[in-house]
Amino acid sequence: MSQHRPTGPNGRPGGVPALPDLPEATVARLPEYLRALHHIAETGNDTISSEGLAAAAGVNSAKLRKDLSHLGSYGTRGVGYDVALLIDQIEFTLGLDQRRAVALVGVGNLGHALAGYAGFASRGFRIAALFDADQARVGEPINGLDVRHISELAEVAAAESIAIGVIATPAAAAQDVADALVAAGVTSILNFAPCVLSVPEGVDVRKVDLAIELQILSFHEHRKSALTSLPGGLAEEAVGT
Amino acid sequence: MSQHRPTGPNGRPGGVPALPDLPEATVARLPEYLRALHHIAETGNDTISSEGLAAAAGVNSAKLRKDLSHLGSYGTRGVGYDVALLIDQIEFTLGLDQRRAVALVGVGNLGHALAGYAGFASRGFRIAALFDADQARVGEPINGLDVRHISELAEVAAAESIAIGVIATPAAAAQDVADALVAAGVTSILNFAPCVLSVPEGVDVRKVDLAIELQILSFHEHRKSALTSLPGGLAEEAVGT
DNA sequence: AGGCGCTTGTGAACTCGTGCACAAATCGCG
DNA sequence: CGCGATTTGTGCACGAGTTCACAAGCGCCT
Ligand SMILES: NC(=O)c1ccc[n+]([C@@H]2O[C@H](COP(=O)([O-])OP(=O)(O)OC[C@H]3O[C@@H](n4cnc5c(N)ncnc54)[C@H](O)[C@@H]3O)[C@@H](O)[C@H]2O)c1
Ligand SMILES: NC(=O)c1ccc[n+]([C@@H]2O[C@H](COP(=O)([O-])OP(=O)(O)OC[C@H]3O[C@@H](n4cnc5c(N)ncnc54)[C@H](O)[C@@H]3O)[C@@H](O)[C@H]2O)c1
Repeated sequence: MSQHRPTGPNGRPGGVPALPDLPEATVARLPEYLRALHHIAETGNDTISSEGLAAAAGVNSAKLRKDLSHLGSYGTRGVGYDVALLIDQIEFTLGLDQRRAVALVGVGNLGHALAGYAGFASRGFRIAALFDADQARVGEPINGLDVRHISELAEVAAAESIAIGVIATPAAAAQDVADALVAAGVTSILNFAPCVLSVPEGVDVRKVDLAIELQILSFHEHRKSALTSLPGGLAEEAVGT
Repeated sequence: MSQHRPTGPNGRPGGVPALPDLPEATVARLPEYLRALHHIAETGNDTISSEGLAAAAGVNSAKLRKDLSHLGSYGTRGVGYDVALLIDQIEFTLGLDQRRAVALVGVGNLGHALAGYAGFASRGFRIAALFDADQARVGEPINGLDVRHISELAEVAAAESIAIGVIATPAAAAQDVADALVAAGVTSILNFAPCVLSVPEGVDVRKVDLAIELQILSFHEHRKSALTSLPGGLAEEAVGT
């Protein structure tokens, strides 16, 4: 699946991987398209129109077409997109043609839930190791993996070619953990701790902060309840993410 | 700017809630500023410059000043911002002056972690009720709250004035749960299930999808590893969130 | 073979967000 | 009391992202 472009009318030339330099906003939506496409594939459809896929992914169809056009021309006018082909293309673009190994650091409340999460495996990732600083947790088996001590991180990361790390420790420990991850060769970090991480250039960080999401919702609640006292009962749908 | 309230130097004008119609991007950053400010307040500082706060929140100082200017003029030139005052202003803007009640639906793997999460309470929210469809879970006490059956949702939501709902059920159940939440008067939903929700106008939905975050990181990994084969070893810091 | 309806791919206008750069404001000090 | 050091607030230009609208392309039906 990774590599089926024989230099067709739009296929990329010879051995060049062709990095189309996608807009960041497009990259952020590709996973949504991918999820929708898998869902559509399961229902037996083998082609889908931009309108249909856009609806399934919850976006505007023009935006979807423009996004997909950045990957190349994989649709057929008058027909739509070939579902299987498009899945392959998006997976290739996202680098999901190889199953990526992930290290999870901090096996507490949240870490346990993440470690047991099936959606990891089904969407292209493999939890390759669990780490914690608490000796009481080291050795505990979770979902077929034993928790290891954080001091083993560098060794294990190298052995398992881990390039992605997930931080689920308290905020106070997060920067230290990030430093350790970077030192171990990790170049992408997903941070659940509510704090800002500083990392060297070349390392990507994304964060997930539950409280921020709730506070954004709170803002809109605040706004809505203020609006109800005014005449024009305006309202908007789905807040941007 | 939109609305320079004439009353007091900082106090809000009499009665009028003053909705300055903040840019969505600004709203999304206010919680980060708030977190940084609380952190700064704990260290004993009572004023902070835009430069300092920007660094603590991980943003550009010009952006921070522009964001804050939308709330009104709460800084002092030559000095900086009064930390306590700014905290109050941001909390007011986000509607955190009242502690908002949240319903959590789906007390499984992830739901348990969320229910036990202290960051909820410390950042302006109160988990008012836990719901599940599984009778085996109903009655289970978690963190001082008993899990209730989903059929009680409407009743409890009304009694506790719940306007925000969190969905932590499997994706297959998420739309049904969303419908039930909306029917119970909830107007803001935070969705952890990997699926698109359709809700009536006036209801806000935000989603958190772990796999999407990882896939975005994967894309950048893919890109980075492709770049290493080329001469110009470009790299970028912190991927946008 | 040719025309017709459908759908993609994209140019162009527009909106939104960012960041520079600087004037205006404030404080502290001599 | 005025001056210089400092920091805010913002006008402006630029870039990113979104949406419209439509020509180009494709398959099907006659
Ligand atoms: N629980 C949630 O639902 C939730 C939701 C959103 C965000 N978070 C955030 O996720 C993080 C974890 O939350 P939690 O509820 O799981 O906390 P927790 O205290 O239950 O777990 C933290 C774990 O990290 C380990 N740890 C501490 N320091 C470490 C270090 N230096 N190296 C390795 N491991 C270390 C601890 O031993 C513990 O097992 C926190 O930052 C929290 O704010 C949690
Ligand atoms: N576990 C994770 O770390 C994680 C991470 C990201 C996303 N998610 C997503 O969060 C959701 C929950 O994950 P989980 O691991 O906790 O799953 P889970 O199966 O452990 O828990 C789901 C819970 O929802 C309950 N439920 C099912 N249908 C319901 C209904 N109609 N009304 C009320 N409750 C209902 C079930 O009884 C169960 O207790 C899933 O959509 C998953 O994809 C989980």
